Amino acid sequence: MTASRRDHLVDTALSLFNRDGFHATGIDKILAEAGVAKMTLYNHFRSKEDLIAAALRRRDEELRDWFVAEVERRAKDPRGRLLAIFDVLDDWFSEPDFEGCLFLNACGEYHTQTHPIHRLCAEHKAEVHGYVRRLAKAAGAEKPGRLAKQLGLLMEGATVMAHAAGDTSPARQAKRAAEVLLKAAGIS
Amino acid sequence: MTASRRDHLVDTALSLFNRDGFHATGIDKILAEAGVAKMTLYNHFRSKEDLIAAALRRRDEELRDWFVAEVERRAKDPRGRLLAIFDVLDDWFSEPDFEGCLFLNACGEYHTQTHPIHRLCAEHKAEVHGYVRRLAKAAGAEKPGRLAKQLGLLMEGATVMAHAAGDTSPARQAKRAAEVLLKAAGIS
DNA sequence: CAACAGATAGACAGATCTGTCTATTTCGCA
DNA sequence: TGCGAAATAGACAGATCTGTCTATCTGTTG
Repeated sequence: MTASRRDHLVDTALSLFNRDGFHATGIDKILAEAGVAKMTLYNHFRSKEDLIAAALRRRDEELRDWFVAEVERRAKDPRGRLLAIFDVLDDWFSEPDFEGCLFLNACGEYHTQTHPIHRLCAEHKAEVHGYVRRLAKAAGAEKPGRLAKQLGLLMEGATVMAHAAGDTSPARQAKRAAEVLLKAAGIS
Repeated sequence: MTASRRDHLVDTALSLFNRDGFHATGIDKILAEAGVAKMTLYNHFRSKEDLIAAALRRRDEELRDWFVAEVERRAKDPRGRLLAIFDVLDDWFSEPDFEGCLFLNACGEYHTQTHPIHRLCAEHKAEVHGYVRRLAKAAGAEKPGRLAKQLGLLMEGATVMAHAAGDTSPARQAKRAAEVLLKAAGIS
C-alpha cells in the first residue's frame, strides 16, 4: 500500500499541476483531492519541490512512452514516422485536458537554468530530441541532428501556439512545414 | 507625477514578472522594488490581475516596436526581413534578462482560454503573426498566411527551446529552416 | 495662502501557504 | 494474534499573500 499511496499522490499532483500550474497549486489542494494525509506526503517527499520533480519525472516517462507508441503505431517506415509525429500532436492538442507542455510551463515558472526543475525540463526536451534524431537518421537524412532540431522547433512551436490560441491547426501547419524540411534533407 | 508613478509601477512589475513569474511575484515585492505605497497601486489598479494586464500590454507595445525596428534596420527587402527575424531573435536570446517569452510564460500560468490574461497573450501572438504575414505577402509568397504561420512556429519553437536549453543556437537552426520554407514558398 | 488631489507609511484583516508535530488508527505480515 | 510500520486527522507555527483603511504629508494650482 505504501508504493500505491505515493503513486496516487504523484498522479493527483500531476493532474493539478497540469491544470492549474505549479505555484497556483497548493499542497492542501493536492492532499484534499488525493484524500491523503499531509504527513504521508512529507514522509515520501522532502518538500513540494520534490513532489514537483517526481511528477515531472512521471510525466516524462508517461508522455514519451505514449508518444513513441502512437508514432510507431501510425507508420512503419522512418519517414512516415517523422510525419506521424505531427498527427500525434494533433491528437494531443485535441484532448480536453491539454494545457500545453507541462515542461515548458514548468520552465516558465522556474526560470533559473540551474534550478533542478528547469534542468528536468531541459533533460526531457533532450530525450525527445534524441528520439527524433534516431528517426531522422533511420530515414537517411543528410544531417540527422540538424533535421531533428528543426523538426523539434516545429513541434514545440506547434505546442505553444495550439495552447495560446486554443486551436489544433498548428499541428497541421507544422506537418506541412516538416514535409518541406524532409525533402530538403534528402528524404523522399 | 501621477502618470509617471503609474508607469514606474508597471515598469517594475514587468521586470519582476519577467524574472520571477506572475504567481511568484508578490505585490509587496513590487512595491518595495518600486518604492511606491500600496494605496498608490490600488488607486491605479483594481487588482494584481489588472496590474499584470497593464504590464503585458506595455510589454506587447515595447517588444513589437523593438522587434519591428530591429528587423527593418537589418534588411530593406521583404525576403531579407523575413530572415532577419531570426537574427533579431538571436540577439534577444543573448540578452542577460532573457527569460523566454513573457506571454508564453503567462499562458503557462493562466491556462483557461477565456481568462483575460490568456486572451492578451493570444492577441499578442496574433499581432506578431500579422506582421510576419505582411512581410510574407510583400515578399511574394504563394500563400502568405501559410508561410507566416510556419515561420511563426519556428519563431516560437526557437524561443522556448532557447529558454529551456539556455542556448541561443535555436535561432540559427530556425533561420536555416526558414530559408528552406521561403524557397518552397516561391521566394528567392 | 488655501484648497485639494495624490502619494505616503504602516497597521490590519482574512485567507492561504509550506512544513512540523502528536496522538490515534489501520494494515500487512510473521 | 500481535507487532511494527505506515497512514490518518488535525492542530499548530510562521511566513506570505491580496486587499482595505486611516492618518499624515507633499505638491500643484487657482
